[in-house]
Amino acid sequence: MEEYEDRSLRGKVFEKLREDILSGVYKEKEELREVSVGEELGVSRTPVREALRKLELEGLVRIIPNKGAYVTGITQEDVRDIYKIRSILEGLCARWATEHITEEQLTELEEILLLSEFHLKKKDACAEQVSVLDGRFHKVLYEASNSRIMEHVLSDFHKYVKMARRMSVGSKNRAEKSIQEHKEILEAIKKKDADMAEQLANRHIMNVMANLHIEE
Amino acid sequence: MEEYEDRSLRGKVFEKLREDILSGVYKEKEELREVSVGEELGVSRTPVREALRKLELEGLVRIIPNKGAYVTGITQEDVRDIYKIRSILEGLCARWATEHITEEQLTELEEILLLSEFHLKKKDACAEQVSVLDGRFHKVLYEASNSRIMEHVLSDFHKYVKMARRMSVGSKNRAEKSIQEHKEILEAIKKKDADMAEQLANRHIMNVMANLHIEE
DNA sequence: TTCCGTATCATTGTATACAATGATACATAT
DNA sequence: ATATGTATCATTGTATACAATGATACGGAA
Repeated sequence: MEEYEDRSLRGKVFEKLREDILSGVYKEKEELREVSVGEELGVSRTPVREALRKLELEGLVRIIPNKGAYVTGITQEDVRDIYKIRSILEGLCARWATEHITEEQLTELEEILLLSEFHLKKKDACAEQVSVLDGRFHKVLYEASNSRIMEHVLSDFHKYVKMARRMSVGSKNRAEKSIQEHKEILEAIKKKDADMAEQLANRHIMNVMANLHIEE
Repeated sequence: MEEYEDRSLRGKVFEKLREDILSGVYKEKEELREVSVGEELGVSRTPVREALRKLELEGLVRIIPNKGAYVTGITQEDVRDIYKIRSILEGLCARWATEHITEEQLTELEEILLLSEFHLKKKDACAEQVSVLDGRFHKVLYEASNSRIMEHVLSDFHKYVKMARRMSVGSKNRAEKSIQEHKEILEAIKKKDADMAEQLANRHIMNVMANLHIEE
């Protein structure tokens, strides 16, 4: 059963490598040789190369042509900046969403909130579920913005942020407040109050950041 | 001399493909087969694959696993959204730059402005030169923000924007105003007036967009 | 000893070979 | 006629072979 476990990475080298870099398996400045990484993951150079090239585009790896690939990593300052930028963009996104959201999307958001509260109230391990629902809430907002670009940029940021969150404490207290904030954003959108929606979404992300205990 | 011209694309497949997509050589929804594209550019599948994977990350190509790569292209709406988002981020960037800029960078900006005015006043073809200097001005601002993330995001947007600009008229009139706006931004930064710098940079990008004759 | 040139090697860049997957067309059964 | 199963093929996914490049170590000359 474990016999072909190493094969499970086929097609997922990129994701695996990114996770390893963000979680610190590979240290800053470390050189990533195509062969050794390939052996590590049980694949040949080709998939590794593709992954490294993509990671370069994401800024996690620096590639010097004909020389090598080096881990860039992501610093505390990076995370802070990502949140600052993201808070502004989530605000703009909420504004656009207010202007373009469909009935279906409104219903979806309400469903997500309903489920969130349900899982929050449950005694047993809800952290994962709540986190997934949080992601879905934001994803629907991105789509509702009706902007391929906005969706793309924010989704990118979200990926980093998910990693950063793993390290942080997903305090139940914060989760409750977060859902409350989501509800308020949705209310503003339903009232077609774009200014309010923008401001609430903006502050929401700043609050999330504050909870990570990152210096302003 | 032209004998090895086809070889000139080695190592630049990614850039070439992006340019071809953005300039319309490959039409929306068109399937990009690795072999045919490779033959077109005189390279094998491997570099083409890498390029396609990277273009997917940039959102210019949609890859369906085990099926194919399809041109996504960039619409008028995308360009409009990019400018809107960029204007906000350039504003924030100018704010951060006000707080972190070094003496060397200030000097560099002044030099760029000096050169810009010089080339603008010259009779003969200055469009290219002025455009390059415009790019350098913004690049220095990105660096001055002291944020790897900000630099990364704005540089990405800038790439798209450069393409969009090619299609637009680089009117001499606009170039003059643009340089004037740059000067005002620099003045605000020198006075350490972050609010003013942010507002000016924000409006500057909106003005650039307006000049492209794109609907709000 | 120090500097420089050269040979060797490790690593990346590219091409090609092979495997896996999905699409298509055709034959057959109902 | 339609639906379904199967064979074939085109295309992608992966591995490997070969080419080009840069780093290193060694040896000889000043």
